Amino acid sequence: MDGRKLYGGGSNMAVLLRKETLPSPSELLESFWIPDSSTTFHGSKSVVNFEGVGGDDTKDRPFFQTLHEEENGDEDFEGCFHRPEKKRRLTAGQVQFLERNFEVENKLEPERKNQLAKELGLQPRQVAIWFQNRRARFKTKQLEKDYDSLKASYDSLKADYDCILKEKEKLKTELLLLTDKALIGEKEGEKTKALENISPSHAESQKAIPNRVSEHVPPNAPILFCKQEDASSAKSDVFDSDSPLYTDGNHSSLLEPADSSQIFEPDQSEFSQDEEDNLSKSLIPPLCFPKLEDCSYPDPPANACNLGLPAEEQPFWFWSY
DNA sequence: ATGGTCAAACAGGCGT
DNA sequence: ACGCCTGTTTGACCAT
Repeated sequence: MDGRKLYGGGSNMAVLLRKETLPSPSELLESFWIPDSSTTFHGSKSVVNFEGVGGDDTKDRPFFQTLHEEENGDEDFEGCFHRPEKKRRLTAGQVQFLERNFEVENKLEPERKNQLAKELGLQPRQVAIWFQNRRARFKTKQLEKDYDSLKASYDSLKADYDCILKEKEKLKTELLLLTDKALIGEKEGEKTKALENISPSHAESQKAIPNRVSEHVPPNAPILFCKQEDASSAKSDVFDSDSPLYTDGNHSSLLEPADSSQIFEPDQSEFSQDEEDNLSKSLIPPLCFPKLEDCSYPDPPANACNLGLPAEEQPFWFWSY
């Protein structure tokens, strides 16, 4: 089944000629359409038609044509031969008339539909379909507008976000510099102190203690600090408990280096992932992990600051809820 | 001639 | 039953 109806019931539309080349809608409507609801395009019959004739004779023909004998001929012809009527565009005048009505009210009560159809010389169904399509087009445009405005606000937010990220990076670098300075100063102080107070043999062994945590550090060593080897990495941001920069008052300084807030800070991943991802990440409330200090470590391992694994190798469950 | 775009018309699903 | 919405088909029109 073709499923297509011969629209227009044959009569009015059949009179419309093939091509439509019309003056601009404004010209047309200024001349022919008076936005007074009482005004109709009535000719000798109450149903009028727009002559959608194209070609070069456009200027000469009348805009409206009353329906007289023309009504019948084509209908009979089509009735006999079942020739599907060619689809015709509405004339500019018809469209403008419909547009104005659409502006007034974009829905169509049956009475109004019939009235419009009558005034335009169209089938009520055509009017209904036009309104349907018009609503769909309107909606599409509205969606486009909404998209544009949303995109604009997204872009602006993202610009802010990027700005903040840069600022954060800057501050982080500053912090690392200061931390290094503080550590170096502290180390120097300890060295001189030790040299003054202990025997030479002791001093020798002191020298052998490396800067960073090693397996040789006794389990109950009072000082545990992990010096970052790579200043660009924040994953082992753990400070000496004596460091003035170690300000986390909520956590025990001893063996707290595995502090989840350090390990899970999305810093390092932030810059390797998609930006959209970052933005959404930043909107997600921070994860809450159980404090590691709740786990009992009677004799904390010397490498506790990374739980025995480099952060890259921390088990994945660590990141999950 | 061809491909793209727009609008008229249709089909099916859904809410009232 | 009716109208609306959404997606699709189809034809007119235009640019190349």
